[in-house]
Amino acid sequence: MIRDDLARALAEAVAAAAPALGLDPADLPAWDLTRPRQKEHGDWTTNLGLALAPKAGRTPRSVAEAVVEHLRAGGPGRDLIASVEVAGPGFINIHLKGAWLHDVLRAILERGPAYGSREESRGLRVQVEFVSANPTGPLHVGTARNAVIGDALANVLAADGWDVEREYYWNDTGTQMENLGASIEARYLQRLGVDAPFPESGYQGAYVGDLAEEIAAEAGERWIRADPEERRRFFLDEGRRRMIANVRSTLERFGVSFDTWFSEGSLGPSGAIDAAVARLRQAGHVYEAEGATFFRATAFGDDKDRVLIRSNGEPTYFAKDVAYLIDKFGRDFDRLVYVWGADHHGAVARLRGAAQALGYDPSSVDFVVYQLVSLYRGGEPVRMSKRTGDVVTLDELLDEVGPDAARYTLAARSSDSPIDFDIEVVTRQSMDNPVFYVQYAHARIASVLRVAAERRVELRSWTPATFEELTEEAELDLLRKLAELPEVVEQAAELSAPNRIARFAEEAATAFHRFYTECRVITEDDARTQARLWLSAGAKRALANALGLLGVSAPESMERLGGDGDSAPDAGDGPSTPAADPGGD
RNA sequence: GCCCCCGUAGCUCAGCGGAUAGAGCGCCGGCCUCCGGAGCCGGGUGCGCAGGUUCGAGUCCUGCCGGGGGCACCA
Repeated sequence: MIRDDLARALAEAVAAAAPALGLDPADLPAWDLTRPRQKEHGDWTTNLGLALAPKAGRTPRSVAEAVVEHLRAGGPGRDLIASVEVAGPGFINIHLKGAWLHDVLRAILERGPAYGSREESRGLRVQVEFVSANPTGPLHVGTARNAVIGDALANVLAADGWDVEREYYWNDTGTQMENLGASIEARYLQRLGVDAPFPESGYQGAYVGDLAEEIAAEAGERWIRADPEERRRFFLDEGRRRMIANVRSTLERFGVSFDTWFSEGSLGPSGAIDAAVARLRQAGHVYEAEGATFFRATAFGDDKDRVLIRSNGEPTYFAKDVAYLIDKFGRDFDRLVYVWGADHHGAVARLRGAAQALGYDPSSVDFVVYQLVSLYRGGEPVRMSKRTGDVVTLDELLDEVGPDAARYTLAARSSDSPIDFDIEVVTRQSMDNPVFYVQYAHARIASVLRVAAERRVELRSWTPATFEELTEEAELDLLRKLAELPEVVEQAAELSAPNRIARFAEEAATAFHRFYTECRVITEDDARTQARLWLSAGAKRALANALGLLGVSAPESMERLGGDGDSAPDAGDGPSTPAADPGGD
């Protein structure tokens, strides 16, 4: 990448200038090489003059001048530089030769679906565990945000060279599952005319009745007079089995897949929980009090010590978490990522503490904590009550808004920002909803390429000389924007912030629209037509790659909106071309 | 009370310590003989308040105010 070449050239110039500046080349303050906000400040800018000045005991500008002199003297990597100047308080602004932008297009076309990704693997494994909703009910919007963040982050990490594994953890044992089983059992009996009491804290949702209905249809009345213990067991197992299937089918529909489905039930029988407690005890961080077993979490920055084994002998959820953590580390990951809703953030400190107590490197465990989602419809809050089962399920949401709009809306915002998800707004195909703006840009490009083909404008294979036609400001601005994708991916991975990809996609779409408005693609000028067609193809590729990272489709065409643009034709049946399909172009 | 997140334009939000803080929506005015007008161009002194660190703070630290979430031998 060009940035690396520049950084190297600058580092060499700094090293060369160091003696004269009275600096030790082996002990220099850190400096940055970034893209300036203002185009006039060049293609790249560095603050090294400002950064090194205090240590050199000279003014930032004079330090910058000294380094620039060595930079101008030449050396490897300098052939890209058109001009260098010291500006403002001491920045070094670097203007590159126009050719570098042509190289960007070349890189996009050569790398295709891989453009934006690192060329070399890091050789490191990361596990992203996400969703992990209890199989006691259907997925809802909150878990949808988790699914989108986790999935997009996994994509981004993969693009950043990590070997990624996606995992879903089923909380498929314990009182909540028994509760679900008992709830279905009661509904089953009631459905068949038996006067059965509904559990005190049972699940009221309609899906419980639906499951009971299904089971009744298949098994008939034979469980009415069955042995109570056997019947309890049956409904527990059936409930678990069917809810897991339900959740998996919703995720599939949402375009989210996992490499590993990890059952909590597999921890207990293997003795992993006892082993986990024993390991913490061995490390000296466990004590008994009031009949329970505690982890000294306060020794690791938590508010209070945490119970591992309750006084009734049952392990807590936390104990299982620790056992699961040990299991994960046992699988040789270099890094673990947890995607948790803000309602769980309180559990971060204890789990990180446990990791530390067990001797693991706590910095290899990342928690992506996202703020919660509130549902609205036309500005009115949609009431959600777990108790009454009055929730909007993810399936229902997908029926209304479709996966693309839902995914984009949930992925585009910073995880630190709460989301008011207004079904009406997200369904509307307008700029309230940028997903259509970006998809439209992609479809528009596809259309141009189609028109070119229809008019028998042959798109010939390019050579570097093809791109020399690209000299208009709008063309170069588009290329400048497209050039950012690799850096954006890198940042998104580093900061666990996949929303940056959405931001890029919108900016790239804008840059294309501007280019399209100002530059006619298909003209009588053959050389120019070739260059602009290839530029369009490159923009299409970059947009598709960005959308693909978000798990949003990049349509070849979209339904035209009629007349006044107010009619919003069925969003659910929108574009369905899978963006991630690497086959294209 | 303690912990976490947030407070940026009328609204929704983006901005990993850098120069003149951006985008969409809404509002006003322009732009189609021609490749998709779901588009483009123009119109803008807004970083909650007060201190501090720094050559430089929307960004880091402290306090305050306001909003959301969490503080179980629940999952």
